[in-house]
Amino acid sequence: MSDQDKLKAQRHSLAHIMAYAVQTLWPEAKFGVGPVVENGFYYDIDLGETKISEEDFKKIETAMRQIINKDYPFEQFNLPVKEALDWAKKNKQPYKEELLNDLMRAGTTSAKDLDGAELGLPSGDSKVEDVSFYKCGDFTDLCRGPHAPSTGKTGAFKLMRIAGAYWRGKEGNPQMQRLYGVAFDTKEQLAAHLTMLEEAKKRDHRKLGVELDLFTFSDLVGPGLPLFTPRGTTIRTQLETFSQELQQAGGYERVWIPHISRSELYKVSGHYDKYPERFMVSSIESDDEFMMKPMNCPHHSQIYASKSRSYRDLPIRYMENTTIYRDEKHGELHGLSRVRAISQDDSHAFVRPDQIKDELSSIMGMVRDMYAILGLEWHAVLSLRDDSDKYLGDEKIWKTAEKALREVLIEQNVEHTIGEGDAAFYGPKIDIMVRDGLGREWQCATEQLDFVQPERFGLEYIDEKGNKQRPVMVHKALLGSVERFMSVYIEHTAGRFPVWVAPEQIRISSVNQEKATLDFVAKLREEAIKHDLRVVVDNGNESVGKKIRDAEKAKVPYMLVVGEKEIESGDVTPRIRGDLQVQEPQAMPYENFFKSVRNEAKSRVSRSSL
RNA sequence: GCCGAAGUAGCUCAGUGGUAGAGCGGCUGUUUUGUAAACAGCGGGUCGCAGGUUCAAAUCCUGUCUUCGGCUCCA
Repeated sequence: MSDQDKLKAQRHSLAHIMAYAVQTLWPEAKFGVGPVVENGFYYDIDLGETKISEEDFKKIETAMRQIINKDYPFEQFNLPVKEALDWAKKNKQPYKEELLNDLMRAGTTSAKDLDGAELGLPSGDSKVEDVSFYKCGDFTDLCRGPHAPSTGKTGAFKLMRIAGAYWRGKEGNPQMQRLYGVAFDTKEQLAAHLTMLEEAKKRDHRKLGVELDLFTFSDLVGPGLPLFTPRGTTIRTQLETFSQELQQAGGYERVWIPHISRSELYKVSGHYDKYPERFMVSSIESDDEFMMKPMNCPHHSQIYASKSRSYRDLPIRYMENTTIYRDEKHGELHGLSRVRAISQDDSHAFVRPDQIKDELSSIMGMVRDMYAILGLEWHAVLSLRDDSDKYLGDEKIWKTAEKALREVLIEQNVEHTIGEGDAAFYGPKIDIMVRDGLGREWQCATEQLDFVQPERFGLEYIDEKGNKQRPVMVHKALLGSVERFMSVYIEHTAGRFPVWVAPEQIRISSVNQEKATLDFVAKLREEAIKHDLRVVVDNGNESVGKKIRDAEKAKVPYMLVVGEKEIESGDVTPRIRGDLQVQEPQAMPYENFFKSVRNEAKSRVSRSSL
């Protein structure tokens, strides 16, 4: 058994032990499922009116330790399904009963597979006759296993939190209480994991957003509507400009569209009924119904449609940094990761079918350039169609497009996974997944083909024979959502932005407040601004130690401490932020220093060359 | 939206029925500082909001808004 399998068995066993403990404390508990998850396990429990709170954790953990100390063996046995059902009924476990019924009917308990089963896909021979049980002490549970040999061999654990979860994830179902725990083979590993969580908390973008003065929320403005301060806006602008430059090099042209439209636009595009989270805008003056745009493609399509296009004009590529608005469910909002005003570096290219491959290839090149410079880890997910009939558009074009997407990934040697059946109804796509500070994956960049909107909007071009043809639309975003990207990027860098992104690149701090010092500081500031650098002066009446501490806390890349020494020599000795420092800082003429920082910013390097 | 928790000064938090507090930040003054916190003083809060209970509410109750941890969905 591999270490990984062993750990999984331990975690799964702990889920049973936790359920056992809960059963001891609340004998009326009805159990749902108790699987292994990343770093630990959970169990869904229905206690009716009784609410478990975090104060109960100690009690539950104590009960679990007692079970662990008894070192009960995990004994596996099989029962015919019918007898298992009797067991579930006798023990008043309706959820287990439901699972058993599913097993008998479809051979699986996975809700996802069951949807298929209802459609008549997998069934028949997968039905089971015997089901597996595990018993430890007085606790017996329907379970496929595997388990640790005994309750004493389950490693180190800690209960983490309690949360509501719907039975089988369906909103209409009863809500159960989900008890989460983390577990590792050794105490040391558990401690390391808990330390990692503490570290991750420190770089939480919401916390850093306040500490570094990047963005804020206002109850009056509304939830999910971030307001960016000057510093935060600098970061946004740098990222958006970077994206824009990459796209301009790829032949994209900037356009501009309003943020509302007649609802009719989205009725034609087909999005109207598919977007219950749309924001409506009423108007007294007009009978038309208006809405905030929940996406940009319909607007962009109307720029394309504004005149007749020749096959020679294609590809036509529009790009825009713009904001869309979605009334996301209240409980879903999360810092900058999930907001209601979503800014995107969105673009739409209108191409001939024979240009699909080249366009996709060029986009993948931009993605690679961008994420290499940003220093983020990523991989691609290719979403293709399956055999079902939910897809719209010509099957031949689908095949060509899917082949092109695959080839681009292989030719450019991009690490990727494939999701058969994950394609949108309008076309296949590649999503770029980026990992954040907590190891969570976020979708950032995306390139998607769309065969449906050109159809719905009647987009055309005239081919070389004078016939009307339908272009294909390629949706693309490099950063994806700027807000979400910033949340990932802030956590990735822990607020230590590279010089080209840093809101404040240089801080100049005076040693004293004598006129000569202040004059020299002013001169340096002017010089820095001439070099296109973002500079902040600190002439405050504070000790040098305090000023350094302040600059460090603000995570400023370079700091100049200016006093008599600097005035006399005309040289500066930069104090370099730890992560940028490759060698001891050296005194140099200030012009050289500013030139060097400017070059570092211009070339968008993430490491200092000083 | 649902389940659970929380909301006190710009930030971090103390205060559990009887006159709203601390540290940091801010402002003013003293000091004129050399590589991670000089000293002193002064400001600053309808205790998220609205009702209710009470002689009296930050504290108890109800509603509501926002935030946090999850569920579900998603850029």
